[in-house]
Amino acid sequence: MKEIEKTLENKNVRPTAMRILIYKYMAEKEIAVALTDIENAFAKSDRTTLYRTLKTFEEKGIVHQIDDGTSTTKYALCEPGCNCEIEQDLHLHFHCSNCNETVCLTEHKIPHINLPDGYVAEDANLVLKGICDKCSRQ
Amino acid sequence: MKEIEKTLENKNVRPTAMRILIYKYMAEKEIAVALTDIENAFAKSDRTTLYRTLKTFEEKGIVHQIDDGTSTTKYALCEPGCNCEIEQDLHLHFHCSNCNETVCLTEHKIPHINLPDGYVAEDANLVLKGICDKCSRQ
DNA sequence: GCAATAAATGCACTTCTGTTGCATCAAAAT
DNA sequence: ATTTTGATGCAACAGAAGTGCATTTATTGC
Repeated sequence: MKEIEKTLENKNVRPTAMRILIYKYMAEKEIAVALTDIENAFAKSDRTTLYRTLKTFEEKGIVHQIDDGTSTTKYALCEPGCNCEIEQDLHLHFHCSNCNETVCLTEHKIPHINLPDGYVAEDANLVLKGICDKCSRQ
Repeated sequence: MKEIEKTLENKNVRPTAMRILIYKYMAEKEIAVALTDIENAFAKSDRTTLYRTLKTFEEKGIVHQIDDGTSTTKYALCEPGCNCEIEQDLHLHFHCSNCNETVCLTEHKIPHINLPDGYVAEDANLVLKGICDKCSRQ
């Protein structure tokens, strides 16, 4: 628990009880989580607080947002080396259409794409959809 | 106009007045459009009709949905050779953060990605964000 | 042409996610 | 201890997506 506190403090985020809980929850889950997931996990939680907590976490580079094509924004903890506050860490994401879970494939970077003249890419989002690890083995 | 009628009939969609108008609108615009765009373009239009029209168009392979990361679904006419009803036509999309427009880069296919063991990809979505053609020239 | 049937449209309403304003509470600084 | 700042909770709103049902329009069989 003390570790989480330190992590938050290092990122200039005050380690309040709720924030520690949220961080812990996300660290335990290995998949990307939606705001609603966290809301359901904690009986005594307010959507606004969670929303703003995640926003702060994102601004301070603790989590990154994932748009996996389901109409709900997901969040995942950044890896130790990730510096997506400065420049996008362009790894890809995988969304399983069976279990509906989204995971970061941090090892898989988005390949470079040659664009037509005049187009300047600043950011990229690549989501693969299909059957994940867990589901395909069953 | 007769051409549009034929196109719709070929795809097994009854060419009603509204449907022809929507098709025409999408053909003239070269960018992907949101339901709201169409709604604003026609004073006398009902969102539900547009919604269901686009749904039918999509099912019949006339348009394809685009998730460009803005929280609104966009639609674009399929190219003549596109058969995304059967298998995804995996071209990429570009979203301009300046003019806020989304275009299909139909010539640019999504490169093959090697996934970890157990993962089976069935579909992919790649959106590049940045400054488009038009905006970068100004 | 006319009745029967099927498809398309329009209205009202609901749900879900994301978001903001404001009051309150807790913590940090002076 | 008081002031100031930041965090939290409630209420309410906005936008997009989606559903149910009644009505209109088109198509089919007779």
